[in-house]
Amino acid sequence: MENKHFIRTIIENDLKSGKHERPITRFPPEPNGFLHLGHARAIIMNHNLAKDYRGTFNLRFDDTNPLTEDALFVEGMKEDIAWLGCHWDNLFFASDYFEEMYERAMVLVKKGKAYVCDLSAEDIKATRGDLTTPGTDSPYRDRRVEENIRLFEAMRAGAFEDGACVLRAKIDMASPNMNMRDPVIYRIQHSSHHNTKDAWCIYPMYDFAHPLEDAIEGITHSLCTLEFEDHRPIYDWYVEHCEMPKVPRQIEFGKLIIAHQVTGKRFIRQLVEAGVVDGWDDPRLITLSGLRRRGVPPEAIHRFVQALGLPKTEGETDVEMFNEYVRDVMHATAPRIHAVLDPLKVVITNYEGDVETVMNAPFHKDDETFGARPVHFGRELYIERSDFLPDKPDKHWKRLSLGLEVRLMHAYFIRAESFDTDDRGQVETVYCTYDKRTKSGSGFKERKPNGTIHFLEATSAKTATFHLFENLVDPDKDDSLPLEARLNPHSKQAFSGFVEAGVPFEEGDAFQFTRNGYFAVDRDASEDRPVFNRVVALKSSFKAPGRKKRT
RNA sequence: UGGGCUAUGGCCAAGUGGUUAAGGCAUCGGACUUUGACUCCGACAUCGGUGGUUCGAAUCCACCUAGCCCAGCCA
Repeated sequence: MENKHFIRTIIENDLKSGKHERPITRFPPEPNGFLHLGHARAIIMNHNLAKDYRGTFNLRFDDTNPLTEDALFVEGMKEDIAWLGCHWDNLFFASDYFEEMYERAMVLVKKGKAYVCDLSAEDIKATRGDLTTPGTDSPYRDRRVEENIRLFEAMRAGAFEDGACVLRAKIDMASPNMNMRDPVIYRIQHSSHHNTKDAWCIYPMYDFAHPLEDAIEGITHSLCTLEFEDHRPIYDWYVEHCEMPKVPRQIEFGKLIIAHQVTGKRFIRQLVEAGVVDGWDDPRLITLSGLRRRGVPPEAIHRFVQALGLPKTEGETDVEMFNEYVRDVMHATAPRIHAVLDPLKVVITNYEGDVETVMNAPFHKDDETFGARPVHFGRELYIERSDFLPDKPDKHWKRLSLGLEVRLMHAYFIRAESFDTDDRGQVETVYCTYDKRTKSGSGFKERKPNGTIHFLEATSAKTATFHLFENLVDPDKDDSLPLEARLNPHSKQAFSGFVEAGVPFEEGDAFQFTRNGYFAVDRDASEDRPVFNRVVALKSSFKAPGRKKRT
């Protein structure tokens, strides 16, 4: 169950005191990029808070800057949020409120709380002061109200060039909070907006627009991240002085940061352009679309986010914690089948006759509703190359070696007798004998095998491609190095191997390939050659021979 | 050096004056095992520091230290 975080407490108190009957929350992304796992916290929390207290959850695109926004991003974000299962009660755009925002700004102008300032951007910066020294008043600060009205109307009407002037709030140039030093309300920007096209040439700034958007929608609890904490005074100032009938409350929480992951837009764009990743939905990225393509179940994201709660601290969470929730969900939902990623041929020298069906093996040992599928056995098999070593390296080795017997899962015990190598000395074929009496399900107990490995009968196996992923960024490299110097060259590995035939593979279908991990069918798969992405590996306490560390 | 915020084990995170200081991840033992998986047992912190208030403090006060955010006509 989710931690009862401080925001729940606030909402419950507001409900109890009668301040609000129902909470109204919103997720307000700017449509200028992609959503990633970090955003999932905000999406899910806003969504669940509304749902749990029978309130309303709005999806609102905060599209107040036509220079960086695009309708394409709107569609992408809607798709990602819907995939997460966070269904919004209302879909809004900040740009739908442009007229009301303008009128509210005019209220400020008429009250003498805002003025048109002709200072250049550089001069505004120069007169703002800095962290320790107060700013100085603009020479335009005391313009008459009538003149401000006329000028602001002219701004809207397109009388001025970009940057010629701005509308500013008249607050306090000496405030220790930089946000209160006569912040800009409207800037002139002659450019086409994805939604309002050319209707406007002035656009409101975030600090002014956001509280009004919240107030207009009647948002009760406006959640945002910590860096907006010192914007709260300006948020409240605009709600009050613009005379908004409804008063939303801004509450800040900590961002969800996953250690050693790439989320920066510019950097991802570079990686895409350089061909390092396949796109914003590359399975190595923790963008929501990347996670979806990799095959991560949305349920895992929900559980992860809820386990973390909504703290006011900002830490870096280890991806392993996320991976554990992915395994958790897939453990329960993924059918088990066999796949050999890196095949090594095995010949059963004492096997005579045709391929046989050994048994019907369950798709899920703990849940018979998954059903079963036939397992084939024959003279030629494939096992995982890493499951054979000529000489048993140490007492922990639970796989195949010369003279040792292992169980082939759902089939027989086999004993390795000899092997061939190719001209490079690499093992080519392992010759084994099998013992008919050890058939799976027979209850044979006379000998204990040296472990259990998975396999595929050669003639019935289906060829397939497997993608294995590691962190895009090498976590062991010094964090002070630039990201490009920390890229992991092995972040994606492709294997050509085999998978059980007879199971249909459709895009997105997820499986556990026994002993190899959880995999999902990639969209690039074709009828005769499926492509699988490894969603997450199985946990393993296997210690590679000669090593102390687990791998 | 101005303002805002944060500080609980390797990583997250509960805890709001009296608890053996939850839980998850990771790690280390061990049991079980037709997945070295799962499951199951067990190990693993005195709460940034110092001083105070109190019968009693991670929880209250003071001071200190460390980290994060703020000087876009971005959001």
